[in-house]
Amino acid sequence: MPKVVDLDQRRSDLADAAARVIARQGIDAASLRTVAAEAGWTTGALVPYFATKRELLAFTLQASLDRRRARHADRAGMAPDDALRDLLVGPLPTDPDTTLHWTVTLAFAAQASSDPELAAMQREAYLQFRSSVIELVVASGRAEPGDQAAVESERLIAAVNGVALQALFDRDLWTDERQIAAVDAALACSDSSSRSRA
Amino acid sequence: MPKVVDLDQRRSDLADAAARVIARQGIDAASLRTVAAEAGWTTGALVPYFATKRELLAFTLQASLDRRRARHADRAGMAPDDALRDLLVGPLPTDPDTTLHWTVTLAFAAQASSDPELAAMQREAYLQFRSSVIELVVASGRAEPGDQAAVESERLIAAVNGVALQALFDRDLWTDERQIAAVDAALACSDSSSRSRA
Amino acid sequence: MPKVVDLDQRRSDLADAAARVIARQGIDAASLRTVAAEAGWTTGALVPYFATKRELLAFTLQASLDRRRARHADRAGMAPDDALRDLLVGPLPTDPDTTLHWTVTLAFAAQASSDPELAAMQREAYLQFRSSVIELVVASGRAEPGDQAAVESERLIAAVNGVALQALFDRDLWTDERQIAAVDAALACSDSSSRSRA
Amino acid sequence: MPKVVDLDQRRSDLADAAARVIARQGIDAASLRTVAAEAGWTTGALVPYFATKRELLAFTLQASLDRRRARHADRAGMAPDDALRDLLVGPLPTDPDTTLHWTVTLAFAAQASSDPELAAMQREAYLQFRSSVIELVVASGRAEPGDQAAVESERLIAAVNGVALQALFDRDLWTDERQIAAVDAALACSDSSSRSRA
DNA sequence: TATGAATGAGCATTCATTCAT
DNA sequence: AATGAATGAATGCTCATTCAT
Repeated sequence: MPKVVDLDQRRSDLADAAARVIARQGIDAASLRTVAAEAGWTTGALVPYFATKRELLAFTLQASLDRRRARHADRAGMAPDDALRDLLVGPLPTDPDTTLHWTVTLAFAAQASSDPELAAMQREAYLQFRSSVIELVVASGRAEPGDQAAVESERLIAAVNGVALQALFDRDLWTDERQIAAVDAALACSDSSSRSRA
Repeated sequence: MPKVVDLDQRRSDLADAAARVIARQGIDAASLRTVAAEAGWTTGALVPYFATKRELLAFTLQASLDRRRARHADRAGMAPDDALRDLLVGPLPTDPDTTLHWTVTLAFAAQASSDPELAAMQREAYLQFRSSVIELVVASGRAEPGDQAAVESERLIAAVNGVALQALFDRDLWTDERQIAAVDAALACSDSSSRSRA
Repeated sequence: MPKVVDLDQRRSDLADAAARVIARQGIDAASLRTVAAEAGWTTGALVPYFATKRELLAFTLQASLDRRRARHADRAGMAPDDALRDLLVGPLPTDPDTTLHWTVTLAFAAQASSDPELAAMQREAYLQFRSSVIELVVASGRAEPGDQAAVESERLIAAVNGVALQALFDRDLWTDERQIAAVDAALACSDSSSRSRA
Repeated sequence: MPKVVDLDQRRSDLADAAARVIARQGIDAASLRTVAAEAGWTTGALVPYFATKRELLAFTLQASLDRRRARHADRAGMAPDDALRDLLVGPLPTDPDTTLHWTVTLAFAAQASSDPELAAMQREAYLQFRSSVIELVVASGRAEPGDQAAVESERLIAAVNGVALQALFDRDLWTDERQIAAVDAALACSDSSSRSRA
């Protein structure tokens, strides 16, 4: 009887190990040897799960994106305003988990400029996130459905991404509070402008 | 007498070649061989100008940051509001030049998470840019000097960076107009909130 | 199960290959590529056994020193005088094996002037050899224990080393017989001086 | 009128510079760049004097051998016994000058194992030195002309070389006094054996 | 399934050498 | 005569990948 190995579980473990290595030492240090060692394996053991390094890295990015989504999926019972704020503030790099996500995202974003496959993954994840935001922007009455809601959502997402990007480089300047304040300021904007008009 | 070579000119040429390679094929492809070939030289020819690869990359980043600054330095006679808009909208990746800058910036940002020297360069450039923005935010009456102006400026920069980041991955969605619209929306925010109170 | 490889055996094989290359073409020619090829391998195959070139060279020297010691270790049942002569005459470069040893030793001696680790290994080996000689010098009644025996031993070792050094460069002049005669002459010296007084 | 440059003087200067670099950092560090810099020149300036690196190194060895000879050439008025002792004790590595000579000699000896030209130079120098020693060994009545004197001289030279070799590696153990004592012991040997028979 | 030995291409870097100036 | 820019081959080393076990 062959040993039963959960392929997906194993892949996730390896992707987690890769993410840890990337966050700790940069994507250049993420050699197969290093990642395998981080996961408690040897190089060759990766092969059944990922045929090439590219596959491992692509899966790692996808796992990071999926995890970000999963972490804040449960907003069913919340008021639209609270849900929107939760959706935008949640991913900020304020704890080790989210910081890991952003570091990994950034590493892959750099790769993506010259790798259409990674770029497509990023784009896809962005569009999903964007439609969630649009939905809540509409539901909370911040903008009319259609282009207005899209622009408004893009502005909000840009604020989140911009803050997160800066925060990665200067945690001293960008305390948790300041990050959240910046996103709240962006939110307040549509409060006072769009909605006051309503 | 040996051939006379303009050291700084040559360095700039090489940094430009490096930037082109990075933008086209990613920072991993920016080996000394590739960069030298892109510049029309052989590997060893780089040595008199950059002793190590690190030096070449650091210079390339610095050159990209400097160029961004230089490109929009002449706002002496403009009204503060126009100058601010120019300062924020100018760097958006709407043409090959600015796109190159952002691609390079992103590549280095990823490296910077594991390279303190590069991180310091990024941080320094950010702080300079931030103080320019603060100055104009104050001059245009969008915020009081001090923390309020700082937060407001950070919000605006975050908007620019966030938009630029997304635009790199989806030039179809993020047309020039849409990028500018998003930044204008962020600007409109302090128009309608802070200034309407005045 | 991976292929089972005897680490020490493989290391010895590689050190032997290195010694052969050094003896044939000089230590400068002993690149990883050359040594690997001499051993019938490719460059990267050395890595599991020697992480760096330094390690390979240090091991090669040590192996050569160890082999010299091992070759003449069995003098248990001999008279002190015979054992001493055996100990001193044995290492002379009179056959391919000992010539190889001396060529390697010389190559490393030159490196050692700018490499403290190699110098320490040489010194250590010398001190061990010296204490063996001292023991037999005393046992054979050629000198009193203490400084007198030390000086006498050093004189004998110097004779051996000096002869070996010259012999490496002029095998025509330094036939096996002449090498042995020179060492015997040095031995005769303490026979006739110190011992005749007894 | 072209600048008058003394070719031989320039070559000697460069060989001295090479010797200093070799003694200080080992022969591997003696690149053309380093040697030129040590002499206060640039790489290309060596070319008119030495077409290749090999030439420079060969000349450096020859210069070191010549200097050793020159340093102790003036023994015209001395008693044969004193002259012999002077000839043997003089080259011992007891001061910076002679230590430099030995370090260089050793470096080249290692190269010589795989370089017939260098080996020939060493052999030639040895034979010259040997004939000087033989002459004085005979003149001082330590041995009959012919094979006996040759063997006796070889024994003495071997003592000197052996002591010098060891002394290079352990200057703590091999003080000036101990080096001289060892050579004197070798000399005493022919005093007490050969000559007492006379 | 998992190992880790082995391959061979690729890297940054060093350097002897050439040569226009 | 002298410079030092440029070449291009070599080096030590890393690493994704393959594969016998």
